[in-house]
Amino acid sequence: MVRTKTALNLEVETCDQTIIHQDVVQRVGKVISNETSVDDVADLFKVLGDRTRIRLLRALYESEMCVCDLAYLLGMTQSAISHQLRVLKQARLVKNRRDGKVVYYSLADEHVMHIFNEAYHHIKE
Amino acid sequence: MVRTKTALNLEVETCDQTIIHQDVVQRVGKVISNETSVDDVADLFKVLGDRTRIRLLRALYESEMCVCDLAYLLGMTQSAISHQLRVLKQARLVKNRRDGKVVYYSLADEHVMHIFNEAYHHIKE
DNA sequence: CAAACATATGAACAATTGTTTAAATGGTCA
DNA sequence: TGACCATTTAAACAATTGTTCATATGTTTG
Repeated sequence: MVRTKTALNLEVETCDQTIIHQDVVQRVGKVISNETSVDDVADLFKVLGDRTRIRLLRALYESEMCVCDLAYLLGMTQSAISHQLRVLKQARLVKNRRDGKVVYYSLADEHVMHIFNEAYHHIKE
Repeated sequence: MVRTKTALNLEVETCDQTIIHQDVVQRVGKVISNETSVDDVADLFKVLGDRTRIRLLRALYESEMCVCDLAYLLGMTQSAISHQLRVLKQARLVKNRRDGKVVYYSLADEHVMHIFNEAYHHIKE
């Protein structure tokens, strides 16, 4: 069931979806259609959208630390921390270096905290 | 089982967690202990960490639109879009106004896209 | 080499989340 | 008022996710 009027701003029905503002939708559709970044941005925020990972980043902003330090600081299992650090590293939010048995983690770059600060400003409105 | 040495940077074991750098952990612990913002930041990113919601924000950055426009634009159900707009509104990322039967959504403020841009920069590194 | 230790990994489980379907608001207009 | 329409809402389901437990790496040191 396809009902179409070509005039500006008139209703159109296609694929069970109603369009009220055809011109706007068409224009915006063209602009955002071939943007690959959308998924990447969502994935990055997905990584940042976890209490444990935010606490890890916040802690590492203060100082480089090893896994067991972080585990104690957050009151969590070494395993849990290690799992989350892995996620943060895959998102290139943290980096690590090895010194003997101990692995030290730190923030990957300043970008991380820029994002953090923007979020903070939004919250404090 | 608690093994403690008070000297600097020596091992301590408490609550099944090993601390290698006691001084650092203690200092950082004090700094971040009473920060309430951590959960709020994580919650905000949690909202941003979804492909559909990011696409909605990206679209609304171009123009104010109604629910059915957005549904068509994203090729999704009106119900699904409405659900996600609700989440975005609760996070104060979008606002809406009613004009008769039609509800128009738009970005709440410029903060939203600042966060977005920072994320984008991190990705493009 | 073997024991000790810091960290990483895999499987499993509970909890959370996004979409669908169906039905309910809330508004307009004949 | 009553039919119609845009939107919202509730319940249900599948899919994803964070933590735990157990085990495996990899490094140091006796």
